[in-house]
Amino acid sequence: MNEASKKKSYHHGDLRRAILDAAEAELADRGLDAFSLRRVAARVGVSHTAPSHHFGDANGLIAALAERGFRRLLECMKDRQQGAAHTPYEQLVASGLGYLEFAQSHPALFRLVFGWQKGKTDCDDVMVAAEAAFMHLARDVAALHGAEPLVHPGAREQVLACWTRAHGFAELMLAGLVDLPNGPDTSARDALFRDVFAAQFKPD
Amino acid sequence: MNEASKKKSYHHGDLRRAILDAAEAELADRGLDAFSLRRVAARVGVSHTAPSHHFGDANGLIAALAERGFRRLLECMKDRQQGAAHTPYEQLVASGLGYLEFAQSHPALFRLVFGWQKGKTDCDDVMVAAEAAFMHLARDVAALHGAEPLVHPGAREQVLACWTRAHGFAELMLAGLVDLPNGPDTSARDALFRDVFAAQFKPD
DNA sequence: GGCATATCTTTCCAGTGGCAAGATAAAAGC
DNA sequence: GCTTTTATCTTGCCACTGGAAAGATATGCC
Repeated sequence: MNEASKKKSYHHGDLRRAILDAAEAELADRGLDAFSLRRVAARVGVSHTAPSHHFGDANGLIAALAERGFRRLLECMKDRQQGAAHTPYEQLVASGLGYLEFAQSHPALFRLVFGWQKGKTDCDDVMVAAEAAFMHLARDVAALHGAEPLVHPGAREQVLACWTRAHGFAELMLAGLVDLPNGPDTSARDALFRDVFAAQFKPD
Repeated sequence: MNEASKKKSYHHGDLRRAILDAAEAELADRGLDAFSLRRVAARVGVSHTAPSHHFGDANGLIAALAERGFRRLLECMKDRQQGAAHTPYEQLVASGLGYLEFAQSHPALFRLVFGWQKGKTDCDDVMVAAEAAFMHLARDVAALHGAEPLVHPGAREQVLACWTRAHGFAELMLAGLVDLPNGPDTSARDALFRDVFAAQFKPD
């Protein structure tokens, strides 16, 4: 199916991907609240019930977006790590910074990914993608300890500690509760995250 | 206006509060996605446009719920602190545990509170309530250092470090990404949070 | 060619939030 | 007391939403 025949053809040929792309764009443009199946379908130039065949219902489309979002999140983390020093700690911090970068450049998608309620539809694919992101973090933490991921005592707590810090920072940032200069310069954000990540509280 | 005449009376008398209560109950029952002005109004036994006079539009009602949510969150933190040891660190941890307790017992309200986008409507009241919760945390952190809140160097980072940990934990927990036994027993959750909160990563 | 299947459209429906106009009660002026 | 103003709530309408049902069209298989 070539480009020219797309509009004439009754069958789209790659509608699933086209709808996912349109949904992601629509999400970025108008946010999750204003998200509408009909708008997405119109964007592709297709009837509003066309998506149902590929995604079941609206929840199915959301779930597919969530799965995609998890994968993009993982990519963001990896990208940031490539430009970072190759020490275990710097790699771990870079993961967190990639996490923030994803949240800030795709806020609506980020919220969809984690706002998505487990148990609504079949979430197997989503959970697989989530697990992949989790395991990536687990490996980073393990590298810091020079141990196998998730086997040495306290590993789970360490991974969660890392994840919760990055995630909490990202959420509060998106909620507008972290005072940061808004603009293309993200150095203040990154510096603040480094401090917040490393901060510790001594028990009395 | 007594209880008996409520149904007969054309004017409700305390509709604003009644709608807020109904909205909160509806939120807890059916979640944010299925939230509907008409359902809330029906719950109170009033026409679906009645709320608009008190809250402007649906966003106004959401904002009012968010403000209430912030106050409830603060109450949860304070409640938990009352039952905790009166050392600065234990008080700080108790704040975090109260945070988790609120998130878990009012998941939809918790998400609404932080999912609520700054800038949609006039958010002054909401931001005041948010600030109050933030300042509470700031005082707890300051007590740990024996210093004035938000003046000693690094105070902002310390407060944020505390907040992001509690918030990140809460969000991941609600997303079903933290493996915890589900049931009335919250001791596992609390213990895990203690470890996660105290965990530290040493730079190389 | 002919049949089965996958894909997409059309047509309907109940439900949603907001607007405008009207109804009713309470308060204020005299 | 009586009228007028104001606050509060209702009714009726509108455009929009997601889903179900049934029909149309293309594709693949024989």
